[in-house]
Amino acid sequence: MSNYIVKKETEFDLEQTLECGQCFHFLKIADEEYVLTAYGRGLHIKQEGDELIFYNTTKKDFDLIWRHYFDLDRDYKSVKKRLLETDKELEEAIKAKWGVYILNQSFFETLISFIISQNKQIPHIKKIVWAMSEKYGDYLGEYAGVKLYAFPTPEQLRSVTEDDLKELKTGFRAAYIKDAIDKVLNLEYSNGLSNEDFMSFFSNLSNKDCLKELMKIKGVGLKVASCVSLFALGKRDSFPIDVWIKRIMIAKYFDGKETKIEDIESFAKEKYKDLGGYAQQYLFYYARDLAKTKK
DNA sequence: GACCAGGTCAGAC
DNA sequence: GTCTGACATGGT
Repeated sequence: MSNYIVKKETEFDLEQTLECGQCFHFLKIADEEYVLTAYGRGLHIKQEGDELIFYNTTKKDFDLIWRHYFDLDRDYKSVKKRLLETDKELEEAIKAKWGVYILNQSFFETLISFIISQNKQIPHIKKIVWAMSEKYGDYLGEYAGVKLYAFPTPEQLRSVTEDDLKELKTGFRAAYIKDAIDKVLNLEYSNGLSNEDFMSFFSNLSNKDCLKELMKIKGVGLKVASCVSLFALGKRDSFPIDVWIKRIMIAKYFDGKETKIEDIESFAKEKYKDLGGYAQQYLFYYARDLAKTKK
């Protein structure tokens, strides 16, 4: 199979998009070169100059999976322009993290990944997601010499126990993950367990109703639900607030004074409206980098 | 060896 | 309704 090459979208950066904290199932091979999995497929991809190289990929697979996964059809120039028009404060963050696209990830993987994410650092989340895939997911073959495994489907996790999950070092989250698997397997509104099934249900709901539905799962609070809603369900007005976002929002807009999550949330909703998710991601990535360079 | 991490829950006021 | 401590485990 040959490689499929797309002329790079001028607003897109592979490394920033993958490393910004929205996804966990990838491995860096070299600068701007990665292997990753999504939707039960593996991918070896590299950004080189103004080109994106999809190794051993057909045009059909690109059109079917990756074009959508990387959100390549969206006009990020106008997203950023509109954000800057409403809020000059975002200028530094957007300038630093200009190449971030919000991926369209699959529902189940995103749900479980962000349940795992609570009170954990990103490197450890990645390890657990990787281990869970290796143990329960389909083997996809070698990509750039790396053995890749798909994130398991709900079916593949059907009979997994809490103890099994604890072996993956999920700690107190094991019970939460178990509940998420059970609830997803028994979704009364879904016709099946494919990503399309989940999407067709959630796409008819407002972000608010999505959050309400997701928070029925034990261990899924407002933050995790907001991440699933933003990163998998296409609700780009979702504004997840974690410790980093809370910190930078308080510093930028609340005069450094301790502020409740709900107040930050309504402030963001008012300010960013339908673009909350983008603003959040630029801010999150920027805030973390800032903290790193200070040390 | 503290202290913190893309939080959430249950129990105490 | 709001506040607080507990929760497993690994990074820094």
